[in-house]
Amino acid sequence: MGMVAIVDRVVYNPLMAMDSSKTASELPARERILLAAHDLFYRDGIRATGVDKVIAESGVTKVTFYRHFPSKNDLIRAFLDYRHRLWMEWFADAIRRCGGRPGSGLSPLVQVMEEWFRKPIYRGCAFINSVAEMGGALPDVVEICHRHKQDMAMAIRELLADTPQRDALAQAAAIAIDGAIVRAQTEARDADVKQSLDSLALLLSALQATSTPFAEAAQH
Amino acid sequence: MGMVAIVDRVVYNPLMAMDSSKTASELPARERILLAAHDLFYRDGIRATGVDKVIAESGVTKVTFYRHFPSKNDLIRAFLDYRHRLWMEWFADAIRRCGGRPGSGLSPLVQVMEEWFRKPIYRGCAFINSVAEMGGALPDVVEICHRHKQDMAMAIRELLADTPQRDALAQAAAIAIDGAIVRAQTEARDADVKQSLDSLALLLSALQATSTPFAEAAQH
DNA sequence: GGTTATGTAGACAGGGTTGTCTACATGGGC
DNA sequence: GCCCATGTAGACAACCCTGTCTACATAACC
Repeated sequence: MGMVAIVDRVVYNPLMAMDSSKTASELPARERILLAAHDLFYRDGIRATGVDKVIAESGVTKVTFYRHFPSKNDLIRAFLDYRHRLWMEWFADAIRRCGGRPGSGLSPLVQVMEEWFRKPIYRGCAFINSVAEMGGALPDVVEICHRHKQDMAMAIRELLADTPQRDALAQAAAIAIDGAIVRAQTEARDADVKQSLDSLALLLSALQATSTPFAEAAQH
Repeated sequence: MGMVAIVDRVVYNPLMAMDSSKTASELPARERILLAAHDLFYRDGIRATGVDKVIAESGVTKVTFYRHFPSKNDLIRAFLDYRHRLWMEWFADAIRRCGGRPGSGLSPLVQVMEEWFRKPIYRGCAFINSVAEMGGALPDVVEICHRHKQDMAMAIRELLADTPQRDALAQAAAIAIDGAIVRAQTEARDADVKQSLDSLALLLSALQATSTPFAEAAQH
């Protein structure tokens, strides 16, 4: 009977184009909280977002919220786990869509990153941002971020041929990507974003050229 | 007559080894505030640090503080300007000490970064961190960070020969460095830090190899 | 000698934060 | 038939935050 002043919302991986769409209000409370927390934490930052705002946005009550997440820190950890699943899913899919295959090389990654950087709500890497905000106060965040970056490097590794430098190349490519991610965050959108992408393209092709200095020439 | 419970402190560029040493309490109030804000903002983050803490640490009173910085946002901007001067000064000096000269190439940068990463109070790049924390709420921060990164790229450019790709290489090197900076921040210190540095070395040498693919071979 | 910049001590307002508490409703599993 | 997990509504305590305020001290400069 009470007024429902909550903006309803279609549920999908906000990084993907669209998929399993359900209305937010028919999801179990825990999912709704996580969904709202994800949007707010990613957009405004973790410290800037009070639990009250998450509660209002998810349309649950305080008791319900605190039954699922006894403290805000628990919510932060759950948010990062959720984000990790979402992002890795999107990343693997985007790589495939951009022509990435086992052994296909690093070049598809530029297009993958471009897709992300141009999203309207791009605010950089949630994990890097969380470490910057909470690293000192909540060391778990640093460790979660570390694992996330390792998983990202593993996904990149798949694109590389099985040479002795495979792991080193994957790590280096991952670091180049992190650089482009933070750089794209300070660029005043769309026109400028091209610059980080050009630099990333240069770095990735240079990286690959060193690993196959003669193979390339031999192809002619 | 009142008790002075403030820990006194020697004043120097916290990024440099040591230099003009003055005792903090004999500096004018504005400097003391800026000094305290720098330490606290960099260590704990901007949002985590209240003005009360800055006031207590700098040993001034509230009125004095607010006469110099009418709002916390003013202090944040001043902190970033201060940090920029400090960091650029250290960077130029470290490059020189590591053998960087006009046209000497990018390789000294690895050692420069190692020096920074291994400092006991390393907490990543103050500008990247500030954007992550405040980018949404205080757009000035994004712009200040952008300028800082441009200045960093200009300093790197000095190391490169005057070829057509000079600017592109400097930008790409700057992005590789940013990647290493954020990566070093999530590594559990000292042992792990080596990994970001190895990746950075790989990226920078690959970058330079593409610009001089035949010159290297011709040296033999 | 008078004005102005700079300093000090600490109370206070107004708002936002996290987290607790009481009291009640509903529906599925044992 | 009963229990318990899950849900709802909203008051409340305790704390921290930014920013303002009164009232006074000191030293430089014109």
